Amino acid sequence: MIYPESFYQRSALSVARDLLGSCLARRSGAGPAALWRIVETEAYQGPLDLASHASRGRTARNAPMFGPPGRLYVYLVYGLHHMLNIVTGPSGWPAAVLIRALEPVSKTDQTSEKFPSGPAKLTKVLRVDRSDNNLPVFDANGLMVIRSGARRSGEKIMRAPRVGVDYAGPYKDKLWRYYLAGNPYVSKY
DNA sequence: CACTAGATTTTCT
DNA sequence: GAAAATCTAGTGG
Repeated sequence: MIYPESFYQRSALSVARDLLGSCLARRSGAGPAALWRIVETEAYQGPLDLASHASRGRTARNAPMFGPPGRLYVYLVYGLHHMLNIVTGPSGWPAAVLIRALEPVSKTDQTSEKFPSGPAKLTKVLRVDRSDNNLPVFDANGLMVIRSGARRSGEKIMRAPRVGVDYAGPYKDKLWRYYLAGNPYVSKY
């Protein structure tokens, strides 16, 4: 089952937590969609969150965060890495969830060198770039989030400060990073 | 093992 | 001009 648009019309914190254990499906051309489990996320919430691009107002780059929920926000950091986010909350409220790490589910993807344990690595593996910007994740094409591969028994959700946002003042210590305890694909920090 | 430099676009100063 | 929601390869213990 694909999460409906309303799933994303909630706070980024709730969505970030609930996405853990869900699956990301990438359909490209013919053949079955490739599957990955989401094991690590971060929430970026509202105009006051100094770690969020939206804290400095709307720009051409961050415009998708101000739009309707359930769309992709893909941008480039450090001049070369694409970041994959899903917009959350109502239109006009800038918030998004950054997908930070995935666990391969499809057999073909487990065997290769593909270890999507980091936000830049996973966009490279999934071949996500800015042509995916603004695309919905609740349609049965392109990129989808599916409520399968739910959490296994004993898998606990952990919270931690977000990565790479030391400049964000009081917001740098918010526990808005979520991950599955002990999962080997969670990025190393 | 720990640490550092470099890649290089978007955005704001 | 500088710094950024990062990663890799390289150096040196």
